[in-house]
Amino acid sequence: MKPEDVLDIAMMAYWQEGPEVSVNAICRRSGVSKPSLYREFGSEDGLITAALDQYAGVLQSQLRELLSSDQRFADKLEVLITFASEDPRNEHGCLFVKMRAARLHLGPKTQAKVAEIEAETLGLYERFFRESREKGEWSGSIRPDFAAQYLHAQIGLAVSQRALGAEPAIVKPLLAYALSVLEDS
Amino acid sequence: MKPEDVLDIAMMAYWQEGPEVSVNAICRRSGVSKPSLYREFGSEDGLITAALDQYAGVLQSQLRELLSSDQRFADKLEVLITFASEDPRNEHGCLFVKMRAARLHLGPKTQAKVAEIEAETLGLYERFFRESREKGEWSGSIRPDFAAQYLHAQIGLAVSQRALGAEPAIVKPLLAYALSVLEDS
DNA sequence: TTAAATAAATACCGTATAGTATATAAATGT
DNA sequence: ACATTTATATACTATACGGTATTTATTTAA
Repeated sequence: MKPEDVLDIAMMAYWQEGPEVSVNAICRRSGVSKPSLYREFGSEDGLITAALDQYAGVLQSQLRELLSSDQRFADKLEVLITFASEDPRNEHGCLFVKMRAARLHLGPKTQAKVAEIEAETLGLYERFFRESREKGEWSGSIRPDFAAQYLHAQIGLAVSQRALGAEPAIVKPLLAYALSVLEDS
Repeated sequence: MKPEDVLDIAMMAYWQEGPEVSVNAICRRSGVSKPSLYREFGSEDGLITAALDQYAGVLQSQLRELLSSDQRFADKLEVLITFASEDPRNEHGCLFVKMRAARLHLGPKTQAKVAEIEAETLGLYERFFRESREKGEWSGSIRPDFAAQYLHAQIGLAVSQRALGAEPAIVKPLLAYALSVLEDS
């Protein structure tokens, strides 16, 4: 197995089973020796950080693409709702949300990466609300930064519920109900 | 140190630091020997279950008391919002929420206890909404069981945010905003 | 006061962890 | 073809885990 596959295997393992998956297990599954892994990532903290970075990179680019598309405000919200509650890739939750929840037990690099991703994501959401208001597509009376925090929290809640085994048919109406306050106000 | 203190020490440790606190650490802190602890609780699973049961017992009785009081619907909601977002006891989150999030890594007794607490709590909330509607204090158009799930999820979200270090001044308006859909509809 | 029963504490088991030093194989330069 | 360097893999630390067998101390009974 190739060294470039190690990151993918580690990411999937952390994603589906949480960050308590051991380095030994990742070496075993990827067929890469422990010294090779440590030569490439330096430490468990480095490996987890790299896995989280790769995960967030894909997700953030998709989010950026959606939010900057020419769809209308309500349609973008609908896409987000469907993604969080129905996308099969979120069947076992979100790697970022899991890392954030366990961050006190993780290394300093991982903690810094979590904070970085959090700030970037909130920035994307805030700009989304600001621009939607300027375009007249969103008439909400709350501040864009508050709306961003709210949206971020509710999406995180939805993927957490899926990680706990809740069905999309349960999660989706709950998330839609929570986000309904954003539209009519 | 007395054996009856072990449960309290274990409960506080799990509450503040999560269920990955080791049996060894709890023995060390409580001054109780490992064989004594195993004679009383049988296993780590038994100890965690007992700690969770004690925690939930206190919380559920308080919740029952509040929901069956003679306060009005909106006032009860306000008490719940303040409790989840401002009570110093929730400064490091909620033991039940932490156990539920980590339940895949916990023993069978603990998993069963988590499911039991979840069902009981949802039942309390559902009755709260049903009776409030009958009394004419709640005019929401959604079903009581859906409202119960929503309220339960939002309160869990709020205490999770506090466990992540969010300030009450941030958590409270977010929770109030989320629960505002319950009132005016 | 001595003997039997009961409790608790020390010391241990097998296993797994993160991380590394040493030995082995492969590839490169000459 | 041989010598030197580079990368890999095996084998090993030291530590901590959940759980228990054996020994020690304490209490009860006679």
